[in-house]
Amino acid sequence: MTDPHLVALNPEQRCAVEHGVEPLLIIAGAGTGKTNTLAHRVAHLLVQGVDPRRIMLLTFSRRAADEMIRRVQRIASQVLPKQAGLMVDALTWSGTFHAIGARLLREYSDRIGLDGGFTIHDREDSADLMNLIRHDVGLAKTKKRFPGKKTCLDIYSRVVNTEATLVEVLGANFPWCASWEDELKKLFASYVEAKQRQNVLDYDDLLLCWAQMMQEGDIAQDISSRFDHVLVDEYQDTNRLQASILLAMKPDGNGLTVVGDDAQSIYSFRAATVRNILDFPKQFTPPASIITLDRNYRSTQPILEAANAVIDLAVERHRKNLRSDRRSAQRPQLVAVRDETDQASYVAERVLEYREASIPLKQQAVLFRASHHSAQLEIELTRRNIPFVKYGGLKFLEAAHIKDVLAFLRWAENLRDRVSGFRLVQLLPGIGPATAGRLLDGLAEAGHPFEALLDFHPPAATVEDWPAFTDAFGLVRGNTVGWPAELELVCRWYAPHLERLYEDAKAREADLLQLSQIGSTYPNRQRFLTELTLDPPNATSDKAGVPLRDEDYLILSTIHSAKGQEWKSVFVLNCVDGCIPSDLATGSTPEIEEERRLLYVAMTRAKDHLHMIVPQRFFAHQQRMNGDRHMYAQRTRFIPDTMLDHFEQSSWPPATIESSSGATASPKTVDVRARLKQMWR
DNA sequence: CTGGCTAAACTTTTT
DNA sequence: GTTTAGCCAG
Repeated sequence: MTDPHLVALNPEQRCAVEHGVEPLLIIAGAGTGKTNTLAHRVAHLLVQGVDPRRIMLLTFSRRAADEMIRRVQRIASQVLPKQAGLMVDALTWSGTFHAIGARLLREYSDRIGLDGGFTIHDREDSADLMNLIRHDVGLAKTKKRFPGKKTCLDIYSRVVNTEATLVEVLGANFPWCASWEDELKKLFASYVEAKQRQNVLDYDDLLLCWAQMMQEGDIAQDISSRFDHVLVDEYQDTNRLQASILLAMKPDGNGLTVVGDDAQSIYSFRAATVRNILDFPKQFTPPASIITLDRNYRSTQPILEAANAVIDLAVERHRKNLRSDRRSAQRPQLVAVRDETDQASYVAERVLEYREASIPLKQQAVLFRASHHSAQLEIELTRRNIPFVKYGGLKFLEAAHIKDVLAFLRWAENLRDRVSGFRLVQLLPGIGPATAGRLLDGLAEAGHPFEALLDFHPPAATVEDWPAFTDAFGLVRGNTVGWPAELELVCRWYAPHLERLYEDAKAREADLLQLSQIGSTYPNRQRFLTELTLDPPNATSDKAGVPLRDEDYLILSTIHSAKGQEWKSVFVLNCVDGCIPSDLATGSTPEIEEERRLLYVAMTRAKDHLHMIVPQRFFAHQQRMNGDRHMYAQRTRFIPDTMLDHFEQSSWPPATIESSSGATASPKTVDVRARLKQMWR
């Protein structure tokens, strides 16, 4: 007899779901039901009686974790309608490596010499700390300019996440910094020391401390025996350090399941490596079983053929030919437009057409390589009153005024956190880096830092604002007013400073209101601060406002943020050399190969309709040469001429001059000629 | 010592 | 186009 939750699966998927406890690698191509298969496997484990509290589910993002949980619930309730809800609620060990790491570290803090009240620095905080250290160590005013704070942090982070040496990382990824090896080493040593002194962890520490903790026999034993199953999604985008953690969690591989697709590896800039997925099986004896899913249920055959053609030109990859049963006569569109303005209006028009044809906006997405590529489109959409939500790119949390308020809360939570304190006190007029430094030094030496803060004698220019600050700070630090009331208190204290510091205080005030709303959904300050840094909310367009949940809106997303998602119609912007591949990533073959996979990921998001747009002309923002105000662009090198029969070519707006040559001629030539003629009309 | 100014470097993707 | 180091007046 067949369990009802298994009938919908194909033989390979079913094999993956019913696989026993031995280590398992599932190679799942785009749209082959990867998430569904993993969700079925989890549900199947629950049905078989595995304790949900003993399952660890590692996903790439919080969003992916939520989606997975929802599906597990739906599947499990087919078999166990009564218990499913409770069981799924008990699946608490699901989330990103970083979030799970943070939780484990808080729980085991006293056994590993960590203060459990640590605060977590996001990428920018870490860079700020790196900068402070850079000045302390005297590297800020060298003869030849020392690498910037972000570069330093990137180097540090890469060393940690790749488990390589500094020399290796410098040679392979930062050759222009190689001469600074000794200085960097010194800098990083001080950076680590500072973090420990201040009781802060950065993203990398969440993994690094977890990995270190797993080196200790009895603690490792303790932790790994708490979990019968560890399942990892998007394994192609994990790094060496994460692989080490996994191996330490399940040394013999029993209970370990990883899922991924080497053709969709797009996070090597974060030190992810396909080697993880390629080397996974032979880590174990006997080697892990491999199950390959290649039946695509998402895209039509023509879309899939075009995407396959793109990835077929990859230098190295696992052959896996995706097939689909979804016939269609429509090939993907390759649309030539004049410039980014026309690109924007093309997308807007088509989106509305599709909506007329009853494809809701939510079923449509516009994807792009870099966040700013959508700027023109955002203006056009706003002009036409088409609601949209943008994923990826600049985050809400990176806005200065939001960081100011968070610095207040973070410093109240952890007075040793120097980055927060440094930022916060400089908001007061009359306090600059020097006074802030003195104040923080005093606090660091004092036995009771908070008293030392109250005793501090501010400079004359600050006297007027000082009491309001210490009063508010005392209330928050002492948990007097409670959460989330204290968040409002902070905003009230901050309001006059906001007014003074920023021209556009009005607009920023609205953001603070939104922050308050977000804050009120968390039970306390620590959870708020931790989860906000580990799972930052995506900024929505400030102009369109936050769409309500039941409203219809178009999705704008970077390709990176589109991972794992699918839409009925997909538009890919700027399919042009310089954008995909980004001209910042054309240095080495591996970089270019990753850009190719990026385009592949973008194309395979589409179910029914795929439009790839090629603007012919870009306005050059920073050309050294005078004269030319714009540059002509080439179609992306990942779609060479030989591949063109996979696409339906067109140009837009339709040429006004009769186009006898039609689609066969290069649209670029037609366009240039037409424009030359038009100059004299 | 702060805060406003200029000149010059860097410019992507994200937990 | 944005961030950052360095300069100078108050």
